Amino acid sequence: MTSSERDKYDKIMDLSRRRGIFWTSFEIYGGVAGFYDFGPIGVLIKRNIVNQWLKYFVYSRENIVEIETPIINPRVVFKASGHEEHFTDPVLVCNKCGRVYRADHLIKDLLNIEVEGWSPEEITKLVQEKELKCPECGGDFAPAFNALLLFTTQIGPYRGETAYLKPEHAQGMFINFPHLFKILRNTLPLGIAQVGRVARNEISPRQGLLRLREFNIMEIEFFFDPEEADREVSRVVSDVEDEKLWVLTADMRLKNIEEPAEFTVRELIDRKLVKTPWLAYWMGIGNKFVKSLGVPPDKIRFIEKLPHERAHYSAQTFDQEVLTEKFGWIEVAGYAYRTSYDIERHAANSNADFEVFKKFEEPIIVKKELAYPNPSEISKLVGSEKTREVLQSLYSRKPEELARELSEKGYVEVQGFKLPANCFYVKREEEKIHGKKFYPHVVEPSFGVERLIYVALEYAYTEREGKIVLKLPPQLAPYHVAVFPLMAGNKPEHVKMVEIAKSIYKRLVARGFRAVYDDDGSIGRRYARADEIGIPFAITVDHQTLEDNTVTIRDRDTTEQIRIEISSIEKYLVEKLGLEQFL
RNA sequence: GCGGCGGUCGUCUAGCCUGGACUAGGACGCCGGCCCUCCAAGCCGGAGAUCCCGGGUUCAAAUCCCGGCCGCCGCACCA
Repeated sequence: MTSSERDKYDKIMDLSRRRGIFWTSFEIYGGVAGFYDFGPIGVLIKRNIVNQWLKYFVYSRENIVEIETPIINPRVVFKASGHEEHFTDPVLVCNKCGRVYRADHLIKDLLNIEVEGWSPEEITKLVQEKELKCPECGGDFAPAFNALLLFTTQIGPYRGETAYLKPEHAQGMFINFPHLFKILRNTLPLGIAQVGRVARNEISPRQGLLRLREFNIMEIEFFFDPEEADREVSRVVSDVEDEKLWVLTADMRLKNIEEPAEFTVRELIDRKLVKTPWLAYWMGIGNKFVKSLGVPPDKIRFIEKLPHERAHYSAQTFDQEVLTEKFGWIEVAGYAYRTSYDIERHAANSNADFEVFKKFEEPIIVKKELAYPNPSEISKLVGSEKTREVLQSLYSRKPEELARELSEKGYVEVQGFKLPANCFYVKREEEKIHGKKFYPHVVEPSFGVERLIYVALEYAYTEREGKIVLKLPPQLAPYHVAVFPLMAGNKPEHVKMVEIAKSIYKRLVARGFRAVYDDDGSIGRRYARADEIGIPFAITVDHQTLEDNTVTIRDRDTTEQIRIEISSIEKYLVEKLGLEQFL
């Protein structure tokens, strides 16, 4: 098989191993599925992708802050979030044939006993007591266990508290919302970002970097007031309102339409295709961000999840997908409208106050009627021995409610007695209401870093005359520039070239450029090595340099060279690398 | 997890069916040296593989058998 016939995926995996981008972890012990090590070049590319994301999603937005929270979380967090409930299947495995059963389903079918919520130990005990065998082969069952996609650990070295490794960052932001809301002086909207590692104990990880057991997520939980969303979005939407996205909505899917249509962010909002305009806003930012990684716009699409495909917390979800050669369309991000689901859950499970106070422009004046029991009249009507009981029952109800019943029916019914108006003191008053409390809603854009690395590599991968050229966007390249002496021999002019090249290299590094120096092998070989890892520019010190202080700068993508003064190298690079511009 | 296919220097591969001369061969890459005025040049030398791991059959296993691990494909799973 020649190199051009092997598929791009294999070639990228080869390149990645060979040049130190990434490779299977624990290789010397045979490897473990779902884990990858990142090498010297890989960590640089990865960091650049993260930095690019921070630029687009955090640093250039108002009211978005970044935090870091632990990977190890006490169990209560994922109880409150619903993960434990939705992520745990008690499983029975047959020792003889290896078949796997959902324990609760099997026991319900065979013994008609409901064991939902039982611990694995209790299930195991029941299986032993009832001598339950595998219905397929009659074999014995191994002890039951919970098939969790959450990794389990303990806090404390022995007899510790059960804990989980987080499978997403979201809970870290939700938990911290009350605190951060105060730190940021009670302002909505408020976006909380987090970048870092998460872990999911996938049943069967595959497909290289696409399905990992430990990986990095870049996520924002964006808290906002649903009633103010239109107004607040209109203040910032100019950044993205004309951004064109390819979108396939759930409605279109239900009509068996398979091809997405092009919408601007503005159209998604105006045509109410999104349940909150913030969803469209972040999708617009996300579209720009993924394009900046080198993916053409027509290779990016947003697919709305159908109701039954959505997670339990989501009112509307779009997946952002990128077309790859190897795997077809792959999900690189999800945009979920989580409403107030999560913070209401945490509010219910803790004593923290997640509600936000919203002041009205003008206080609202509410006219109220209040009815208070008149004990002496009630006593006359119900008799002295019943008075106490009736009064207690009336005091447990709100005065407003009593007034309402009284005005609607003409009496208040309690313990079989119908109490007329004269049994109550009725009071009319005006109340000024200055505002209200509410749970903010949340929109969550969430990106998988490793998937983006794969996508960026696939779009960057090209070959020229049988050699690999990684055409990464300059901002993702592991190095900005390589510096070479044309010759590195022992002749005096060669020694001089090495000296000048090294000084240029040192100066560039000192000025904050990521640069490499290389004098090993022929000049052509060094260009080829630089091309392979996507270094956009190569500076060569040659004989002419010794005469007039100029060097050549070679462009990775065209191999064309121009000659410039040593003193103007920095200016040239800043301009060509696009380092002065943001978005 | 189930089924199918696969795993030999860093990479690609020869050998496996038909066990023995395999001390596992080659190419590319890598390392050292020489030589070189710009795109993987040339010459000389070198390192690099307990043939994925474990067990079995055999006088003898890279080669045959069993189990495991890892990968690819399909199914299932994917809050």
